[in-house]
Formats: sequence, C-alpha cells, structure tokens
Amino acid sequence: MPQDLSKTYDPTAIEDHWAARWLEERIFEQSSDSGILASNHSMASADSAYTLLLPPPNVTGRLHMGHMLNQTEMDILTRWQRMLGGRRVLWVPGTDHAGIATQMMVERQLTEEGITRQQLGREPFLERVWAWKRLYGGAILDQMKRLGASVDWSREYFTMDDNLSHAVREAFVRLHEQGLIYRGAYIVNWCPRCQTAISDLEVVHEDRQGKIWEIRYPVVGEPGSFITIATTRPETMLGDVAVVVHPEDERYTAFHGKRLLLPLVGREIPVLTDAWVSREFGTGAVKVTPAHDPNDFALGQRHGLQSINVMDEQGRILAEGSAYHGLDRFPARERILADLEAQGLLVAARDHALSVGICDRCKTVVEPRLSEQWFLRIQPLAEKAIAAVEQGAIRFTPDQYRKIYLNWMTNIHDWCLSRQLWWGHRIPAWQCAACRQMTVARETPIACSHCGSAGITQVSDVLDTWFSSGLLPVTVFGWPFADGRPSPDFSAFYPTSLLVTGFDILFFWVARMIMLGCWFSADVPLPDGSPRPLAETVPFRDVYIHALVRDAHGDKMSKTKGNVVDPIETVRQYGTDAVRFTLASMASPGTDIAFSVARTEGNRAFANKIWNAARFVFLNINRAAEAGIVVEIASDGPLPVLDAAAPLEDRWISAELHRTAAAVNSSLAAYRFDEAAHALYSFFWGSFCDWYLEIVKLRLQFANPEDHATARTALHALVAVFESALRLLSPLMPFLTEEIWHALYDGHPPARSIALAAYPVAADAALRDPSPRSMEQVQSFITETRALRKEIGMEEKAEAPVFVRAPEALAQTLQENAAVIQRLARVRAITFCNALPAHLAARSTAAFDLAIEYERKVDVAAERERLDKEIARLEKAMLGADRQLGNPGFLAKAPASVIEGLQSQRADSETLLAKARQALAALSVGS
RNA sequence: GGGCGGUUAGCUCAGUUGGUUAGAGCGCCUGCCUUACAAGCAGGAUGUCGGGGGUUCGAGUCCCUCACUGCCCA
Repeated sequence: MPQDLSKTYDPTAIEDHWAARWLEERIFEQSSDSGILASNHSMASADSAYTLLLPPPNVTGRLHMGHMLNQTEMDILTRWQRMLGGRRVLWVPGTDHAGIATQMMVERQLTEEGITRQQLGREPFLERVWAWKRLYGGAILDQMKRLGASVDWSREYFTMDDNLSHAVREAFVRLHEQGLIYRGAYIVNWCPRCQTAISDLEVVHEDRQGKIWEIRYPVVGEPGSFITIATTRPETMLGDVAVVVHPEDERYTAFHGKRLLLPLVGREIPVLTDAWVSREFGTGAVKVTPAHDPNDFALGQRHGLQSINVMDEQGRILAEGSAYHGLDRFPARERILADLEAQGLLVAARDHALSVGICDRCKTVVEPRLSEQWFLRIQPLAEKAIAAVEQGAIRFTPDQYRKIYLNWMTNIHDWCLSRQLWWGHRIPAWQCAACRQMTVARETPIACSHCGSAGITQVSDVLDTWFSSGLLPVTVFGWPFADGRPSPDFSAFYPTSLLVTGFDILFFWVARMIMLGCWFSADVPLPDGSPRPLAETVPFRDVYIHALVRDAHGDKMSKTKGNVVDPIETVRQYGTDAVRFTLASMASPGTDIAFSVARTEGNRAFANKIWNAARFVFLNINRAAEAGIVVEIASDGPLPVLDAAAPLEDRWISAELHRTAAAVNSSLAAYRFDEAAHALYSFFWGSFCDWYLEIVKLRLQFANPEDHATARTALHALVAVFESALRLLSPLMPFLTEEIWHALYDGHPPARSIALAAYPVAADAALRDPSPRSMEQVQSFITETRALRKEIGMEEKAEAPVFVRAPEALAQTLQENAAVIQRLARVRAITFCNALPAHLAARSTAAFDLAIEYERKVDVAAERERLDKEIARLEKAMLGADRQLGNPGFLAKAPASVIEGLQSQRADSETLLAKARQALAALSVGS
C-alpha cells in the first residue's frame, strides 16, 4: 500500500529532505574505473562517459538566477543522461578563488579595522583570506546542495588547492620553456582603485559626455607663434614628449621640424609627422604621451620617443617639485586647465562624447598605464583553438556563437597574465638583485640561474584568475601526471562532453579553456596509447550557451533598479521544482529569459496538479487493496505497450506517453529545454489529468466483486502510465517525482532514487497505434456538447438527452464510448438518428451534428454574432482555398498531400458554412 | 565605426528544411466547491505576424529596404 501524501503539496518539506538524502547516499558520485557500465573494456574512454564541468562560481558569490538557470540546465541534462544509462555520468563541481573579488572582500574587512594589507604584510594577509574562505567560501555550494544539483561532491575542487596550484605552476613553466611567455613594459589597463593591471575584457566601455580642450603650445624661438592641440585628457600633458600632425596637412607644413615649449612644464618637445593622425579630429594636432595612451605608446615606439610616467599606481600625479604632484588625476585636470587659462593658452573647451573605460569590478575609470607585465604569446594557442572549432571538434549551440568565437579568436591579442594582487597563484619567477635576470622554475630556486647569485626574490605578481580556470578541464582530471602516464580520470573523462555557460564568459573562460586544453592535452596519448589527434584535445565537444535571466518585463536585473529576483527566496515560496520548470520552459536557445513570478506560480500549480493526481492514484490503490485487489506496480522498465484488446483510453494515454517520451528525448538532445517542458506539461495536465483520469474513474469501481476484473485492469494501466510519466518528468522536477515515486512504492522502490531508474524511451509500435484518432473523436464530441450546454445556459449539474447525426463509423465509436460521453459531457441518453429533431439547440462540426433536448435560454444576439463571425471566417477560408485550388501553378507544383489536405479542408468548410447559415436562419425563425 | 540579434495575442515567449484556417503560459470575461486538485473544473474573447517592396503556385518563415530596439567588438 502506498504511503499517504499530505493533502496539499508543500515543496519545502519534501525538498529539504531529499536534498539531504541524496548527499548522504552519495548517489551522484562516479569513479573513473567502475560504475554502471557492464562493459568488457579494460580501458575507460571519454566516449563512454557523459561529463560536464560546473562553471566554478566565485568563492565570494551568492547564487543568482543566472547560476540557477545554468545549473538547472546542467542538472536536467545529467539526470537525463544518467537515467538513459549506458554512459558514466559525471558532473564536477568547484569554486574559483576569484583574485580581485576575494581580495577586495578581505581588504574591506581590514579597512573597517583601520589597517591596510600593506601594513599587515603579504603572508598574514593571505592567512586572513584563507580564514575568510573557510568561513564564507562554501555558501554558494551549500545553496547548490539545497537545490539538489546532481554533482559528484566527492570531486569538489577549489582553484587554489595544492594539486591545482601545482598544475598552474607547471603550465606556466612549460609555456615559458616553450618561449611563449615574455615580460616587458607595455601599456595595460590599470585600475587605480584595485591597483592592478586588468585585461581588456575586464574593462567595460561607457559612452559619456566629456570635453575636448584646445591648448596652445608655443613654438620655441618664435614668439607669438604656436600650434593648437586638441585633447580630451589635458592632465597627461605633463608627460608629453611630442606633438604630431599629419604629414600632408598643409595647415602644419610650416611647423615640421620645429620645437615647442610644453606649457606648465617648460620642456622642449618636437613637432613630428605621422600618417596615423586624423586631420579631421580636433585641430589635427595631437599631443603625444606614450606612458598614458596605447596609441601614443605605439607612436612613441615608431618614432623612438621617451616615455614619461606622470601618474602613480593610484592615479595621482607624479611630478616631483611641481604644484600638481600628489593630486588625483581629476582635480589635477581642473588645476591644469585653470592654470592654462590664466596663461591664455586654453583657447576652447567643447562638449565631446567619448567612450570611457571602466573597471568592470569596481567601476573606477581605468587608466592606460605603462608597466612591466608578463604576457602569453597567444598566436600558437589560438591557431589550434581556431582549427578545433573550424573542424567541428567543438560545436556551439546556438551556432551563432561559433562565428563570434572565431571572430574574436582571429583578432586576439597577447594575454597579460600578471596581476598586482596578493591573492592568487604567484608567478613562479625570481628576479636576481645582481644581474636583474629572471629565473623561472617549477621548484623554488636557491640561486639565480643566470649568474648564480643567491640574491633572488620571487616576483610579487600573481596570475590572472582565468589562467587557472582556463586549465581546469585538464587539471581536474589529474594533469600533470606524476609518472608521465595519463591518469585514469583523464583517460575516462577527457574530453568532457559538454560545457553549459553564459555568453558573458565566452572569451574570458570558454575561449581560454579551448586554447589551454588543446595545448596541454596534445601530448597526452589516448587510452589505447595512440597519439591524440586535435579533435581529441578539445576540453569539451559541445558548448551550450544560454541567455541572460531578466526580470518579468525583460529588463536586466540590477541592484540599483531593485528588480533582482533572489532564486533562494523564490524557491522558498514556490519550490525548487517550480523554479526549475519555469527556467527550463523559457530556455529557448538564443533568447533571454524574462523570469516571471506569475509563471513560477503557474508551475507550482503544475506540481500541485501532479501531486493531486498521485493522491488520486494512491486513493484507488488503497480502495483496491481494501477490496482484496493487489496491484503490482510496474517496475521501472520500459514504457508499457498495450495491445488492441485494451480499452481505448488506456491505449490512447499509452500512445500519448510514448509520443511525449519521444518528444522529450529529442528535445533534450537538441538542448530544447522549453520544448521538453511543454511536452511534459501538456501531457500531465492536458492529457493525463484532464482526460484520462476522468475517463478511468468509470472503471475504478470496487464496491461490487463483478467489477473487480475491470477495475484491476484499469488500475494497472493507470499505475503503469503514471509511474513511467514520473520518470519522464524527473530530470525537470526531481524532488516532486522522487517523493511521489518513493511513496508509490511504499518506501521500497526498485532503486535508491528515481534518478537511478531507467528513462522512458518511446517504442515505435506504440507511436504507430491508430487509437488516438478514435479518442480524439470522442473528445471532440464531448467538447462540442459542453460548449452547446453553455451556449443554451444549461446548469452545470443538469443532464439532458442528446441526439447525434454522424456517419456509421463515427457513430459506432461514439456508441462504444457512450458511458464516457454521458459522464464527461453530463448527458443522459444518446440517440443516433438520420435527422435531428427540429427546434432543439444544435451544433455542428464537419464530422457530426448534435442537439440537446433542453429548454433553451439562448442569447439570440450573442448567438447571431457568433454565427456571423463563424460564417465570415469560413467564407474567408473558402475563398482562400478556392484561390489556391483554382491556380494551375499550385496544382502542378504543390505536393499531393498539401493539395489533398486543402481539398478536404475546403469540403469541411463548405459543410460547416452550410450548417452555420442554416443555424442562423433557424435562429431568426425561432426568435 | 564594425559585427550579431530581436520586432508574432494585454504581458512574456514558441513557431523545425517556405505548405492546409498561426500556438503556449500568464492575464481577461462567463458559469461552477462535479467526493485527486479553487494552487481546481468547464466554456469563451483576443493577432493586417513592425512598415514597404520583391522572389514563389504559395511567405510569420527566403531576399531587399526603412523604422524601432537590444547586445558584442573597436
């Protein structure tokens, strides 16, 4: 006897329980060399595994809707694959140390205590960060656990773990040995607040209203003569080393070779010519500040100019002895402008729209800054990464991201790897105090490799966080290998099957994983010992890029707008299953998700519907038991296929279930989570609950022993279909289905979890069953009868005789299902006749006419309006059909099926039109 | 400046390689506590598929163009 379910569906009660149980029972753990596969292969291979890496959330993070969407999609796919069987399924979780973000959290703490990290010192500071991580770093994974993500928690990693840190060092040293890492002074994006270099990708551009100033630079030795330059950044003039004009700009030909006196500074600078200068922009004369602008830097290189740095790490002016020294860059600008104006050198200030670089993390205006950094020569890696995608070894869904990826990858710049932070993987390079050379080594060296001096110190920079996360697909499976032989995990799980992520980290992470994965796995032999071809070096074979989760109106969620929907809060209100189902049902590839609470509410109602269907099933199992009937619950085997002798509704619902299974399986294979969700929704609600349960009630009679055989068959089919449908729904609503499934088996299910049961797969025989046709006819008759009842104002509970005119075959089907019709349409007797009795309220379809014997209270005006509309619609349809059918081109070229379809539709329209006109006439007579 | 999307019911979105009279959820209107479910049941209304032009026997779907809108890159 199944366990009782509470009267109302309470998601939190069941979800907390199962989330904890799944963890305790460790049902999602997967080893590399054993598992569910009963195979003879001695050597594991990645093709027999379905593997995903969770995009590691920042250790500082809290779960947001984007995470939940991402994890819902991965969880649906892994649960689905796990249930399908045949492959070892592994989903690996972990967190990212998130250099800047984490360092900021701890620095904020220090600020409250009134100290700086510099005062604290590097080692004690790192201790603080680790302490912070131990205390708060697990929050986001705890949230994941509550949501029931079917990851293998035994494999949880943190990017600063010893083994992963060791791998990062190995990767850096190898790249250095391969001559791909170099160090040099270049212009980088510098955040004066974070006080570190940041990558191009971490700079967001904002269009702002700024100004362009025109400033006179006097010509040396020619009083009264000057060039007027135009600039948007006057404060950098302190570092000017030249003024350039276009060589063919006739306005400035006379100035070629002259020298100018740099205002406020008094330094002499040359006038140079370079075709890079745009004659149209500003005055056509540009000041050159190589230390503070990437274009100027390039120009300075071409012309052999000196670079003068006039700003410190915090964006303050660096000009010893000048009045501006120590001023922040923005007040300094005002001061400089004022001074220029006082000297009569500021000739114009115009409004000018410009794009300003902002630090993505702290929103500070980024400063282009000349500094010593470590770079990765990216071209050789990019070539492999391009080839892998062009060869189709990595597929993007939606495909448009392939183009975006290739476009970025072909225009890629060398990667600045160094960050001026303390929290992260410290660069394994030591500088010699004696010879200034760098020693790059796997193990901490004791002496300079160039001059042998013991006076070496490790560079203070750490590596870009994305360097370590880019290595994850190889490092989580054990690379580098201790004995040079690939680890069992690597052989079993690399390449991984799929990466699910958002487009926002396409370049940050996806592209870098492809580059680093292809690079470092290239010399790892395949499990059979053969060399690894490019297609097998990829970190994943498929990339599914999902969209952004927005608010219900399609606006981006943001704290300032106050429209952020907290997933955990929403889950508390509606249940994880409802939120998951909502996200899945809206996850159409390439389209952002407008997350709606109303829709979530609707999906909680869906969960509630299934809950109550389960209660109905259980109620009947219990009633049967009281009558001495024990129902054997169909095991978790394949879907039931019913033969022709079975009752129509059983065959119909079985066929519907098979169709749904086919739809869900093919939809999930194509990442169409929305289609899978819709198929399940309409099956459970539209078919199973609305029709099947109502019909099967007729046969579930346990009072009289003579009904028991019928009831037993009905109950058996009901339970079999319901149990299979639960398995079909399980990947999308794991908690609800787990709870009901266990209850159905009264706590003794055939597997520890429904997630370990078999996934339903459609059988061709069931898909070919013609029974749905007859069932649809019965449904259509019931629906028309109900509509007619409403039309004539019949009370809900009233029953009345009904008359039917229908072709022989249809009449027979209706006759066979008379009991069903009587109950669902609430009619008394059904009389079949050749002509309907006159003056009864009637309705027609192309297939049949029906009339109800009831004192009609027809709203004549409303009915006339309905018929008028109907007639207009049919006339239009007829016209359209006639136009096409009268067109020789159509008849000659269109497929026969289309022509036949249109002809029969035209015939139907014609019949209906005649009936509608007749009804309209009768209405006039009757009123 | 370069590139990529989007525009379908009141709202948020589906709509496969062009093919019969364009769908869903929510919302709305009407009537019902019909013993699984009022988080429910039954019935109902709602679209010149952004505008214009073209290709085709046939266009929401393909092409051109305009408008509006979003994103990415520089």
